[in-house]
Amino acid sequence: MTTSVLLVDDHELIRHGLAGAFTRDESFTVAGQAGTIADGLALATSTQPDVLVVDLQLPDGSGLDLVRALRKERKDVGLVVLTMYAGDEQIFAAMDAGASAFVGKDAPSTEVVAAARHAAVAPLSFTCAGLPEAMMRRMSSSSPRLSDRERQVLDLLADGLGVAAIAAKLYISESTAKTHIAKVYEKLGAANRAQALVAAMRAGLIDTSSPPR
Amino acid sequence: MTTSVLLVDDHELIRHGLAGAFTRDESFTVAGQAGTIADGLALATSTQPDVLVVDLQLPDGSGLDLVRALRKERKDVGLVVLTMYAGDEQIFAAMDAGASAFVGKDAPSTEVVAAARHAAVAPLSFTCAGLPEAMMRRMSSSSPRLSDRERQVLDLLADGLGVAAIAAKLYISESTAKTHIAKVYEKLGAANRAQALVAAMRAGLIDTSSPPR
DNA sequence: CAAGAAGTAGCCCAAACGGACTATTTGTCT
DNA sequence: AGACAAATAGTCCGTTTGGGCTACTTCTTG
Repeated sequence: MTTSVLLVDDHELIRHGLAGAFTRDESFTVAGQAGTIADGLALATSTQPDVLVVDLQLPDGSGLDLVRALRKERKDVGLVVLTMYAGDEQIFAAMDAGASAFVGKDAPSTEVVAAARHAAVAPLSFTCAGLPEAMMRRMSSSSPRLSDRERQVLDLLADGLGVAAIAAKLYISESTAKTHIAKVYEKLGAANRAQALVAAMRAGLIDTSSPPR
Repeated sequence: MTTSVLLVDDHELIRHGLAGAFTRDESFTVAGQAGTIADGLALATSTQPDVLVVDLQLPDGSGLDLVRALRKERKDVGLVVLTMYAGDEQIFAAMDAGASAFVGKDAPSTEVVAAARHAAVAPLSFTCAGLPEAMMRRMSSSSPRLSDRERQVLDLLADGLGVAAIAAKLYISESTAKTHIAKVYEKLGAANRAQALVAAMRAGLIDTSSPPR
C-alpha cells in the first residue's frame, strides 16, 4: 500500500518538482496539491492523506498555522515542513507546532521524500534533515512556545495595536492584555515591542507577507 | 558579443537552474556565481559583468544592499532583482535601490533571462515581469524612499533600541534621533514602532534573517 | 542663485509603555 | 487530591514615546 501525500506550496514550480519526486517513488501517491492554507485544510480533510508537505510561506498565512490545525485534529498524520528561506529558529517553531520533519532550503528533493517517509512511520517524532549543528546550537537555549492567547496578542502587536486596542479586540481587560504582552516579551527574551517583533519574525511566529487588508 | 551575467543567490538549486537557463541562451555567458553579498561584490568588481541577477534573500543581508552598492559604482550595470517569497512592496524598494528589473517567485526561468536582456540594454529603466496590476495598485500610493540616515535609524529600531541608544550609537542628539524616527514613521505610514517595523519588513527594508551576534 | 531635501538640534507635554507585584478561576495532567 | 500552566484582572509608578512645533547648516539640483 502506498503512502498518500498532499503538497501545500504556493510556488507552482516547487509543487511540480515535489510532485515529480514523489511520483517517481513507487511507495508514494500524490493525493493532491494546494497553494493556500484554506485549500490545504480542505483537501486534507477530504482526501485524508498520510503525509502533508507544507511550505512555511503561504499567501494566507504561515504554514505552521496549518500544521498546528492539522496536528490538533489528527495525531497520526505526517507533517513535513518545508522552507525556502529560513534557518535555525524556524525549526523549533515547527517542532512546537507539531511537525514531524523540517526540510531546509538547500535540501535536494530526495531529502523531502526521505522526510516524508520518516513522517509517515513516526508522525510524532521529529527529524531535521541537513541541519544538525544548527539543531544542537539552539537545543540548549530552548524555544519560545507561546500559548494560544499569547500568539493572538503577538499577532495584534504585529498589527501595531496598543494595549487598549488589543484588549478591546480580544474582549479582555487592559490589565490582562498587559500580562499577556509581558509574558510574550519574557518568552521571546525581548524588552519591548520592537525586540519582540523582530524576534518573533526571526522565529517565524508571525507573518511577514500579507497584510490583513 | 555575449552578455556576461553574475548570479547571486544562496540557493544552490536556483543558481544551477539559472545558470542552465543562461547558458542555454547563446547571447549570455555566466561570468560567475556567488552565494553572499560579500562574494557577489568581490566577483562583480573582478569580473565586471554586464548584468547581475541578485536574490533578495542572502545570508549576509538583503540583496538590495548589494544592488545599492553596485548602482552607486556603476551606472551602466544591469541589476535584476529576484525574489522567491515576496510581492508588491519589494518592487518599489528594488526600484529605489536602483534595480533594472524585478522578477517574482512564480516567474519561469525564461522571464529571468528576458529581464536580464532588458537590464543589459536599459540598466537605468525598470521592468517588472508578471506583476503589472500590483504595479499599478501601488504606483499611486507612492513608495517610501528613506534617506540614508533614516535607513540607519530604522535598522537600529529593528534591533530594539530606544531613542537614547540610537542617539548614542549614531553620535547625534536625542532630538535628532527623534526627528529621524518621526520621519521614518511618516514615510512608512506608521504611528508607532510596531507598525513601522512590520511595514519596513513587508517592504523589504530591513533584514529578517540574521541577528548581528 | 534660489529652492528644496537632508541632517542637525531644541522645547513642551500628554499618552502610552514596561516592571513588579498579587490574586482568582479554570483546566489538565499525575 | 494536589500540582501546575493558562487566562483573567488589578494597583502603583517611573520611563519612554510620539506629536507638534521652530530653526540652523550643508548640499544638491534646477
